[in-house]
Amino acid sequence: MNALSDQKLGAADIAALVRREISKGNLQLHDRLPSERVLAETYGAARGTVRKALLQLEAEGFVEIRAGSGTYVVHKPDETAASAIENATPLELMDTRFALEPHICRLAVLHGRRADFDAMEALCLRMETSVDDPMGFSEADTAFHRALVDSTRNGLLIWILDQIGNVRGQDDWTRMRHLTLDQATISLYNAQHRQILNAIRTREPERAANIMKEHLETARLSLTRASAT
Amino acid sequence: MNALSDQKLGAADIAALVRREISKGNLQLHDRLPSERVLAETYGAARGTVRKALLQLEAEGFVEIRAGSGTYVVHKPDETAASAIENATPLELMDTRFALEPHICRLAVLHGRRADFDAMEALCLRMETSVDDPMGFSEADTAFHRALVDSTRNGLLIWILDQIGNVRGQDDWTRMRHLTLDQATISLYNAQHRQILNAIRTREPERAANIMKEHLETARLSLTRASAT
DNA sequence: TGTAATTGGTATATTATTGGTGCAAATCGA
DNA sequence: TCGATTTGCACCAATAATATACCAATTACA
Repeated sequence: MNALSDQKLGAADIAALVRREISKGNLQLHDRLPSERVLAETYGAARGTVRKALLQLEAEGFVEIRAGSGTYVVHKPDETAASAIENATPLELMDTRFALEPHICRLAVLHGRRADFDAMEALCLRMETSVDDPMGFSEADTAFHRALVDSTRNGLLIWILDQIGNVRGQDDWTRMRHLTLDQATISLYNAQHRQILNAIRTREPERAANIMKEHLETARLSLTRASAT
Repeated sequence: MNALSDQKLGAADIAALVRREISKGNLQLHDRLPSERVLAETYGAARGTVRKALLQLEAEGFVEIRAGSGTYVVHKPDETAASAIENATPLELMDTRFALEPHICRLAVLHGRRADFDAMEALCLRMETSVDDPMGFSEADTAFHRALVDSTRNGLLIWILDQIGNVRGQDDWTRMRHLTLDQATISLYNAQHRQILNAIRTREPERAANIMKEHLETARLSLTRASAT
């Protein structure tokens, strides 16, 4: 994979590899890593080299070396993940929603049940009675999109949407949206939500997906308008 | 799981396994785990070793050991962790890729640069010289899709694909794929990769997205075929 | 109720494994 | 060439793991 693929690995390289395994989560807290002798063989290095790497990692606080016992992980998996997701641009977020939500509509058609659609219906009603309450509308709007994902019964997608729903920047973005949400825009959103729900109910995956694209396009426009002011 | 997969299990390893069963929810609150003697046999270790593991878990507050009665779970399943991502079904994973990757092609057209495409080209070559090396092909294949996301310059999307690339169960899935990768399938994949790359180079977003859909459909077929055997 | 079976608790002697250390030869880069 | 690093090896001490045996608490069942 790297340029180092079959090169001889130095102590620093091995330390980096192990460090990455820990950050990535392949080696978790309390795990015992293979013995120095085994590591030496798997990395194609001498035991002394592996030892040097482990000592460095111990100094960095990634592992704890216990004589006669083994070397253990003392480090939580990296949380740069959180930073990656927290630093997401509103535009990156929009692009990601553009990727996910139309297809989620298709999956909702496939896997959604009556109860799911009824729940979404209720949220539509709540949104339609909130044309003059941007705050309340936005809450229901978030819940609607959440209910939509839930109806796919796809735990992975639900998790992903949940994650990007927690983007810190989105707070600002949502706040920004609130400022620009006039009654006309809300009404347009409501119509789109209705159309999406209806298309899902009548089992028209492509139509639902297309309306969702329109919907997102509308949202993107109001976003760029807002950031232009 | 670890590099220790088939090695003899130590106390720390057994503790880790049980701890994960609890976090994952397979062992729920108030459940009684098998007797020390049974655990010893199932893990292929001596009873003393299992005992040590259980004592450690008790110290950590995961279980409660009651003399003459048994060992009981005293811990809520971990909700914060990426348990959702670890339990993802191969089919859930496919659906998620169906959602993401076609649109990623479109974004690659918008944001990709020459260097990105050249890197993907190199990976295509590597794949085309690996028609009789399923292992090598799969590595290059993974790298290709990774390079594709990278070219979108969208940190959020890169992060998401990175996450679902680390799905534990995908190890099994990948292994399963390797078994079914005959030369004909690999050649088909290669042709599709080429077409995708060309469509991106010539700035045809929809065409790239459509070929990617075909590509994923092909992959889904070979997956369902594999799981049917 | 009372007995038998099961479970954890403990002790011990033995063996295997692990990290700790030092050192001389080989290798690599400047 | 010089210096640093890596290597390969031998040996030590600490710890873990095994295999057994027996005890005590609890449970299951007749």
